[in-house]
This record gives sequence, C-alpha cells and structure tokens, in this order.
Amino acid sequence: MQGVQGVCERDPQKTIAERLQQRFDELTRAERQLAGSLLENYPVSGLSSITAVAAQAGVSTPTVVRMVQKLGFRGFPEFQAELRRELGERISNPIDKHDTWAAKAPDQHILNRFTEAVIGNIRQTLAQVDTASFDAVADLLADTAHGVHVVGGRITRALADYLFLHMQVVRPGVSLIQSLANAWPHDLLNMAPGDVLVVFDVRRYENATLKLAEMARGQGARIVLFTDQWGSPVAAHADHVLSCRIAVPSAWDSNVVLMLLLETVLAAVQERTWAQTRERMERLESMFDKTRLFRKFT
Amino acid sequence: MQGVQGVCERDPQKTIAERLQQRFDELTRAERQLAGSLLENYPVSGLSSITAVAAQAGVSTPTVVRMVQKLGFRGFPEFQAELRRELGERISNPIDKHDTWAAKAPDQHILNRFTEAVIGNIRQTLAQVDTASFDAVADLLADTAHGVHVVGGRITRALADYLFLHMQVVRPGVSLIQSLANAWPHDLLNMAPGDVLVVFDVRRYENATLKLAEMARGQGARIVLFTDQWGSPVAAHADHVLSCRIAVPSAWDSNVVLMLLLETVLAAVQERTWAQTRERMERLESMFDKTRLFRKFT
DNA sequence: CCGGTGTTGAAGAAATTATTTCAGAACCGG
DNA sequence: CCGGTTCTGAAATAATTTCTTCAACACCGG
Repeated sequence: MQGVQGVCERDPQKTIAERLQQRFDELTRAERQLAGSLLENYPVSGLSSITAVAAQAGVSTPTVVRMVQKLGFRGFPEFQAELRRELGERISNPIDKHDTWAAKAPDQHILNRFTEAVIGNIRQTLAQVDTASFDAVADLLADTAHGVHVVGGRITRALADYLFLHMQVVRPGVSLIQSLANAWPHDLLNMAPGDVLVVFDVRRYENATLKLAEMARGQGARIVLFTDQWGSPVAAHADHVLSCRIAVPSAWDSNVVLMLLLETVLAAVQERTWAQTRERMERLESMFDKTRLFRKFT
Repeated sequence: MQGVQGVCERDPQKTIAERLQQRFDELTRAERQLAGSLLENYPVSGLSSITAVAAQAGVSTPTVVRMVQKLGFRGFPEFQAELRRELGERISNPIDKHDTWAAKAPDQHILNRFTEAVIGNIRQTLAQVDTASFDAVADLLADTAHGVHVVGGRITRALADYLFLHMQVVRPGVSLIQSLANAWPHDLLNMAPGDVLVVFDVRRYENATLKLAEMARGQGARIVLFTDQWGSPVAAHADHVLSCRIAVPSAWDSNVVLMLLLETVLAAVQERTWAQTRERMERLESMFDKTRLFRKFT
C-alpha cells in the first residue's frame, strides 16, 4: 500500500486542472497540446498509461514527463496518484456533505469517525441488497404454516436473541436454538420439513453453525442467512442470503447494519401479519399490566 | 482524428460494480475480499496499478488477475480501461442524486422507509449527544481499577449481552446481571463501591431495573444509563446518561441507534485500553485456534 | 485422521511503462 | 542565410507492472 505519499511539498490547494490553466502560458506548444487534451475530459483522460496519454494528445511520452515535472511532480506515476486522489474527493464529497455527526465534537472524535463508517456501511449494504430476497424472507417468516427456528454464533447470539424475542410476539411457532449448547440434535428433532431456519453467521464463521445448517437443510428446512459481505460458508446451503457491510474503525466488526436489516425484516413481517400480531400484542400488554413488571407510564 | 474509436462494441452490459455484486457468490474468499475493496470507494480504488490494488485489498496480484479474468476481461489493463470508460460516462452526466437507499426498490418499500427513519434517528441522536458524557463513560469503562456490571431489560437484554461479550474481551472484571432472574441480590453482593453499573432501559421502563439501579447506587456504584429520548426513571440515579432516538415505522421501537452508540463506546474503550486488549485478544484467538470452533478462513 | 480438490500467494518471467539521452527540427533575431 | 537557442520525439535504458508457474495450504468427504 504505497502511493499516497509525499503530497506535502507542492501547493495542496489547487487542483491539477487549475494549475494547468493557470500556468498555460509557461508551457511550450507540445505541452499546451497535451494540457488541452488532459483538460478535455478531465480527469479521466489522465488516468491511462503515459503511452496512451501521449498518443491521445498526439505528443511524445517525453513531453508528458517534462510537463508533469514542470507542474512539480517527480514523475508521471506521482502525477497520476494525485489525479486519483482528487477524483476520490470529487466523487465522495458531492454525495454526502454531512461531514460531522456530533457537531459539538471534533471531526476526528470517535463518535464522528465511527458514525461515518456505519453510515457508509448502511449505504453500501442497502445499495446491493436483493429486494426480492428481502421480500421473500419476510414472506417466509410471516407464514405461520411453518415453524421458525433462530440460531446465532458467539457474537451474533445477541441478534438471534433479539429476533427471537420479537418474532415470538408476532407469531406462534418460533424457537431459539441455544448457541454453544450441545442440545442441537434435540432442536433438529423439532424441525419439520418446510420449517424456516434463520441463521446468523459472521466472521469468524463457526463450524458448528455450518453443521447445523447442513443438517437442517437435509431435513427439508428452508434457510435464511444473515451474514457479512464476505459471505459465510452457510451461504451455499441457504435459500436466501442477506449480507451486510460491517467494517468500522475498531478492533471488531460492527453489527449495527445487521441489526438494521433485522429490524427492517421484523417491520416487514409485522406489516404482513398485522391482523394476528395486533391481537397478540394486546394480550401481551394486558399480561404485563397484571404482572406489574413495567411502569404504566413515564 | 484519433482517439474516439472502438468504444461501442463492448457489451452495453452492466457496470463492473454491478457485475461484481451479481456474481459475488461465484467468487472465492480472496476474490470477495478484493471485490469488497474495489467497491469500497468505487471506482477510484481500481484505478491504480495492480500491485497497489492487490495490496489495498490485502490479496496477491495473481488473485486480482484471476478475478478480472473471471469477469470476462483478458487482463488487468483491459479491466482498468473499462473502469475508466465507465468513469468517463459517470462524470459527464453527474445526475448522481441519492434519493433512496435501496435503489432497486421503490421509495415506499419498507427498506427505504425504515432506513430513512433510522438515519434520521442517528442524525438527531448524534446532534444532541453529550460528548463529555460519552468520553466520561469510555473512561469509566476503561478503568480496570473498578468492576463493571451490565444489566438490560426485556428487550435490551440482547444489547446488554452484546456489551458484556465484548467488554469481557477488552478487560477483566466484567459481569452480566441476568435479566428476569431473581438473583439480583447476589449480584449486588459482588458490587463494590466505585464499581460501574451499565443499565439499559427503554420503554416500557422496568420497575425491577429501577430498583436495581437504586440499590446499586446506595452501595456506592456509579451508574451509566443507555436509554431512549424519553428518559427512563433510572436517569435520576445515573451519573451519565446516553439517550437515543428510537422511533421507526413499525409497531416497535428501533434499537439500531442504541447499538450504534454502544459499539462506539466499545471502540472508544478499546482505543483507551489497546495495550491490554491486544494481548487479551491474541490469547483469545490462540484459544479459538486450539478449539477449532471456527474456520481458519472463508 | 487422511488423501483429493480447489484456492492462494511467493517468486520469477514476460510485457509494458516510464525516464533519459541525444540528434535533429523549428524558431528567432540579426 | 546563419549561429544560437529552445523544443521535440526516436530510440535506448531503467523501472514497474502484469502475468504465469508452482508448491503450500485449507477445506471436504470419506
């Protein structure tokens, strides 16, 4: 990973295009021809090889070298690196001008860096999510003709738990397969053909989870997988895969996007089953009232 | 007279980004890693030399060659040329407005509505988060001089679990107080003055949680509260409160923002304790290696 | 636990790109 | 038209990049 080096000595403010225009009259005839060609379809025209750039402008390669050196670069590769850097800024900035999230904190505060990364993850995840798969998953989970089983791994256990909790409210026939337990065979016993197994599996992918998925599949279960963008080996056995971006500035991966997708699925399922769900929720509320576990207000 | 030749014959197919996403599951592990890196800040990341691209993605150059060939290119230069062509088109008509999140789905699809709401929640939460409190919380949790106890409610149990899991890796002296259990008095026994109790409490606020917080406070524990914007009654006893927006188009509230804040705190704590954390993580990894619970790759 | 299969990257060969050199072309003022 | 100066690109050279080979490795199924 080299490349983004030594950018400090020359005017970091002006773009290459600006510099070309500004110093246009210092250039020689062949160089002007080249500059014109570069500006013609800036900056893409400068991103191919020096050979192609020269040919495109109708000048020789030494002319190209001489001109970029006049602009203050050590050589063509350095010039091109700067061009790419500019392009990167130009591409990413117009899309999102929201630089800081916690306005009171500096840009470099972890709150802003982390949130920035997560928002990026959300963008990318949503951009490539397969809507048809999403809808299919919601349909599957809303269908009370079949049972739903949920399983997570070491890290994703919390998510599995969360899904289980809410699904229990939405509909009957939901079970949580305890992670780390050796009770899997028993859970498999209860898995009928057509049942849906929701699997959470992110790095590092767990052998036990894979095994369970395979066996469930063998029993005729349909498998829905929530995973990260690398794709867990369970994907090979899954009917539907929902994959998320999880990279953040931390020693771990982020499960925020997974949670977002999960909640969205829940919302979609709830929409589909609202008639039953409403009635179930009312009964649940009334039970809570009787137990006085919760405060009525505040 | 030169230059603008032979641009039309190449399949008017899909962009490279689309092809990468579409055929993602045909790719091998290293190739997926590469594809991810390429999409990360597309297409700029693909425009440097094959060496740099490979290094950036953390794979070898042969992997790059193999993948672009899988995509139907004769070699890397040809792939790059296509990337430049695409870029040229994209630059010339900069109608790159970002209205919806899942571009393939209609605006009114739950994916877009829900995500829109969550992003709004993130904005509002971050805008009003108290950075000083946040930093103080990170400091408290990073301080190994005192123990940390974590407790959640019916819904937030999953989050408490998640925090506990990661804090366990970061530092010693972390305990999870089982929700719904009647064992609280025992947990209180283990709570020394100066210890930190992290409480999760969102609507509907739980009486038992409040009780626990009060008693812990009475024993000299310091209390950190994660809650929603309405503020749980625990706030009155808490030293630091981190509150989140949680409204979404669903019958429930969203815990995505809570999760985001939680992970950010974890990242901040990890930054502060990196010296010990690193060593602990390495030991953990080595134990995992020995158990073969996880796959080495893929 | 053990070969078979597919994936991976180190290393080196081949191809291409970038730089330097230098002879001649173009210009310029006289 | 000429001597001096600057500019230019062909060609040689240097540096890099790209591609290929192959042994090591992980995973899989028995």
